[in-house]
Amino acid sequence: MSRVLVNQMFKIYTQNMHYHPEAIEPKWRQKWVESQLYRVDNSSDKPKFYVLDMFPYPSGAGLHVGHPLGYIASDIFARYKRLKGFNVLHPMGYDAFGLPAEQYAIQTGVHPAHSTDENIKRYRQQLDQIGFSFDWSREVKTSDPEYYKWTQWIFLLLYTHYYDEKEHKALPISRLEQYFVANGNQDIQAATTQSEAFKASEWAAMNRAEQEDILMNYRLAYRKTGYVNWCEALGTVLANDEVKDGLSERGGHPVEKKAMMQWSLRITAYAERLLDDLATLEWTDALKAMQKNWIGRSEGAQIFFDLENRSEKIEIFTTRPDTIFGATFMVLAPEHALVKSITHPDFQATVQQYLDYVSSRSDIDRMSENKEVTGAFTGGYAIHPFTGKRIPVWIGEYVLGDYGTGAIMAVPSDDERDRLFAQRFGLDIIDVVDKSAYPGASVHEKVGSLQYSDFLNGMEVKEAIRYMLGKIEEQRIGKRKINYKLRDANFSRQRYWGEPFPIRYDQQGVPHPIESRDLPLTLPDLENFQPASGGKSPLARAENWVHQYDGFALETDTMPGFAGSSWYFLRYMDANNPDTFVSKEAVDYWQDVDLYVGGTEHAVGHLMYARFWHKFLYDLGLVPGIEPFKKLINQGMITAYGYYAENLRFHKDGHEVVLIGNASDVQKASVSSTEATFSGTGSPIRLAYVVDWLDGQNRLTKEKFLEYYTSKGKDYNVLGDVNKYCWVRDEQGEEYITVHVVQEKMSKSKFNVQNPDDIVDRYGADCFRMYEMFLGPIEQSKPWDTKGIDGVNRFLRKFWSLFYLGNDWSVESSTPSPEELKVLHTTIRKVTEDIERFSFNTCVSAFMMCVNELKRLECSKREILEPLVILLAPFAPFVTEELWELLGHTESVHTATYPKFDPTCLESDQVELPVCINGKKRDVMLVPAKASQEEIEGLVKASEIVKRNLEGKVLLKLIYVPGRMVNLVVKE
RNA sequence: GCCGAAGUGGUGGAAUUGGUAGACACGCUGGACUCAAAAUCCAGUGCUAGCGAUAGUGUGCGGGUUCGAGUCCCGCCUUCGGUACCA
Repeated sequence: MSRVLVNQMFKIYTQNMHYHPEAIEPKWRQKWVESQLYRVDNSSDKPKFYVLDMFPYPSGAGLHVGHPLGYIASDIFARYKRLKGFNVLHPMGYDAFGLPAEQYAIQTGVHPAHSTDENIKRYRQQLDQIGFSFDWSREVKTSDPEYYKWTQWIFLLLYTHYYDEKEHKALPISRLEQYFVANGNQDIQAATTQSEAFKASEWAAMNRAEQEDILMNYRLAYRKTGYVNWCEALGTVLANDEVKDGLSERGGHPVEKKAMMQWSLRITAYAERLLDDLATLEWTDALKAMQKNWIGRSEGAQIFFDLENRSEKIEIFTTRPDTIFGATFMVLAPEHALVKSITHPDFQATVQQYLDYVSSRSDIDRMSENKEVTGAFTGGYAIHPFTGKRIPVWIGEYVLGDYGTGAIMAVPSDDERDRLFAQRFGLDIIDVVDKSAYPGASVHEKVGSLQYSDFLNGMEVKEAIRYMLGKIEEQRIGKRKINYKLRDANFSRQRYWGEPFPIRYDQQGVPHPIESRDLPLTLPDLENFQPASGGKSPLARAENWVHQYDGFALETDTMPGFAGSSWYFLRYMDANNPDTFVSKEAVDYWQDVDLYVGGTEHAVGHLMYARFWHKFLYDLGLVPGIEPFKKLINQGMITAYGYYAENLRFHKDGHEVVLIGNASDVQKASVSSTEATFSGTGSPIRLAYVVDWLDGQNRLTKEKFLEYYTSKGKDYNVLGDVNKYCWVRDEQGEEYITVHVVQEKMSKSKFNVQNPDDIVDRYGADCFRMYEMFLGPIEQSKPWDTKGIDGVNRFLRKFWSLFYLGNDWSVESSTPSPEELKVLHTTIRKVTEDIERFSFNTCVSAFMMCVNELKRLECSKREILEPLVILLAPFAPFVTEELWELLGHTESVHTATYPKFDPTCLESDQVELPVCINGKKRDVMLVPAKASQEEIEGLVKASEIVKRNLEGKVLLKLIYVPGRMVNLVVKE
């Protein structure tokens, strides 16, 4: 008989006596599907609870061990809440539109819809393995026309509304039109990009196209020509939060500023509410701070400066109106509208030269260089509103076109950048703030007293600001203003795989919404996904599609990734409703997300946009609450160890190239073509899983390297021809390279992706779930390591063995002892408290302690084990379900009632009391629990150890903290 | 630079409100079982000195408050995350 067969038979024979996840788990996986155990109703007598995970983008690499970390935590919480008697909504879906699928389509010709569906299938399999309690009947997929129909519908709502700053809410654009007819745009308080004023008569005189142009400047979804982040490699523009350090977040390609006509969302209209309502949320301070910074509110004044010999004015924004007497020049952003008109003919050439220089620079140039001060004089002058002096107007790169008004009054004494500019170009500096009373105060701190400032002299900065704000308004040269760093969100992508805009243009190029009864406007089938000419989306090539409406052309750009994810949490409430995006009954019942779990990488992007859309929908009366996500937990990233060769030399084409430096230097090293080149793409010199071959100093010797290479290196094909390496030699003649160990993101390109499948195959889903939780606090980032998994596996087997003594079912029904009850109720309390504060790692510890204790007590009593099975069910849903059935139950353990904590079980006659002398623990005494302070003092003083420690010393004081400890204060 | 989080044994981490530092687990050491190995079980394990009871020392560094500090305060250092000419 073969060995395998013997093992098989042994397994079958011992089926129940030993813990066999590979038998239990598939069985329950199937049964749960059959019984629709996790299906949720939209009506119930129970209180509601909504637990949501950030839905994944289904990438080709499959789910890695980092994804489920948050899903497991939220699943435990959802299951816990269900046991506690809540009706829990816990859905899952896919953020299915996105660049990678389209890039893949360009390379391979596989349609994104097809590859996305394949990836989703794989994700679903992996998710099912782990035993999540998702209600899959509510699955959403953002690329499904039945879903994006409603994304388009919400877009049209944004298009047909403007933001009224008097009523602080979005209102129909038709109301604005009525206002224009009656009053023009005089005194309208609305969020707008319209700068020119017009009267009712002027409005009446405009043709429809001109009126549409103006209305566009008020719509919440609007078109404008602006400087956008253009990414040549991806052939599309990107939103600010999709750009990191001048490179695209996806793919790391360079990004440049380019003027383009684009759709935008007027998120800035909601800046104040997005900021203020943060206070109502249970988010971490770190996350709130990120959002606050991104919104970037600053209070100050808008001031108009007259120009010499011209009718226009320069509008500036400043937070320091008190320093206005120190304003010795002005600086405009290079793209400022007035640059052309203000430039004096004599300076035309130098200004143009400077503009050319600026446009030649990419974002990355601007950021990476050590801030060289550049600028040019326009030859124009402004008039100082208080002194009447002429002050020169410059242009300079350091003034940003899209912040504030794109122009500043420069106060070189109190602004670091203005001072550098003044020094570089020899401009006047008047030191208007005397900071001598505040030694150590930095330039930008708002302290000191004013000098050389006429009527402000002697005032403290704070007082002077207040005074000046009044003065500016009184003299009608400007007014108080609040400015936000937040920019309107670029909403156009020149890509195929996204939601088409439900917009068609007439022959004059005026946009018209597509009737909502015609939605969804679906994507055409394409075979070639390359961008069309002129930086256009591949959709532009689908002629029939573009011209499907007579006399109109469809918009060919598509919406960005954050469109679909800005409202998906609402769709889950009523996922299959064909008539509306979410029914009123559903949203009134589920309200908002009670617990949202996801990564910090979405701290500003997704979370900001989703809050914005939600507030907009609230204004329209479509959702009941002002915020979508009440409580938010950020799970940490699970990283992988990366190993990089630190000072590796290698030969190429007869040359020896020596690379010395840290790992990132080596990564970036590009060797000039005359000497040698890296084969391939210049990727980092990675050594996959080399850790077992390193010596204590992170050195890899040649001998070990060859051993490593033979066994592993070829699998990963990252090293190239091993004969091309040569080695650093130490004094003993040993050849080696130094390996730099880093923690890094898991990604397909780094060969470091760890899939959960292998772990689940080997140890079972319960073990995988508990191990991921056991790794540490949920918010913390940590490298993946399977070192400790045996501990969890042992725990599960030990737990199982409480039910089986040897080969026999050992559960018996005798009455538990007080000690056994104490173990149980200690665990109930600890686990319940810890789940409530999302400390799942300590829950696992508590279960381990509990089982260790019960094992020691040889306890197999039903009254102890039954509640314990329920308590463990959220963590290990499979094994608990099996044991629950073995205990004789016919209903699922996941519909059981959570065990009740009984504090009387923890009471005992004797308590341990630590005795400290001068804060150091010297003894632990067993004392009666109800002893008075006097009795305790007597007992403590009678202790041999205390007596010995008190010899020759004076007892000054005895501190007794009831139930905690005793401290004796003693002196020589 | 600014904002935020964190620094605890060989390792992951625990200590919830200022009250026994190192729970729980991994690893390691020794032992039991075994022809042997795996698995399992038992004991030990911060560091230093000591056969030992025990003593000293110990939560990134330097100070402080307190009967008592990983926890609070002041000043630094390091790591990670965010942000970067935001007027």
